[in-house]
Amino acid sequence: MACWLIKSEPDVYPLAQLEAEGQTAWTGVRNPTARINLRAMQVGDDLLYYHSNLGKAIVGMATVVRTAYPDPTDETGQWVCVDVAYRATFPQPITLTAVKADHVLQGMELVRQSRLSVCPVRQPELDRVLALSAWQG
DNA sequence: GCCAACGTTGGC
DNA sequence: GCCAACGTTGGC
Repeated sequence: MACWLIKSEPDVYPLAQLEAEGQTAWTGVRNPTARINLRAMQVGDDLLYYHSNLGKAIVGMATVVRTAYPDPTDETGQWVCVDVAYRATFPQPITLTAVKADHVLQGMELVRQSRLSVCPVRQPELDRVLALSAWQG
């Protein structure tokens, strides 16, 4: 099973809102590389939920519940979205500072390509995030 | 507010 | 098809 990291600005769509709604269509991705990643997602894949800008931390987890389909917010027909469901909020969010300071996490795509809003996460990175998150899931 | 990274656009 | 100019994202 694969793992991905998805970004959201906390003042636009925070994890708490996904928790309240249960699941949502992950629309609005308009980057070719991110689209490749969306298309590669399988139902049940893990998603790390990252708050950009105001948050700058990995704050929880979600999961893929529907694979890529045409993004209803896109009129050109060239972009896709997936459906994601809430899974958890970490007791201990992992800040970007902590990510960069950690010898395992500093190699994450999140750091390497900071503008990419949907990026892959390697298994050791997921393991490390979960260890640091204090989440007993 | 600034700047680096990177994607897109348009002239040639 | 190249590349300069410009726009956007996101960290600082």
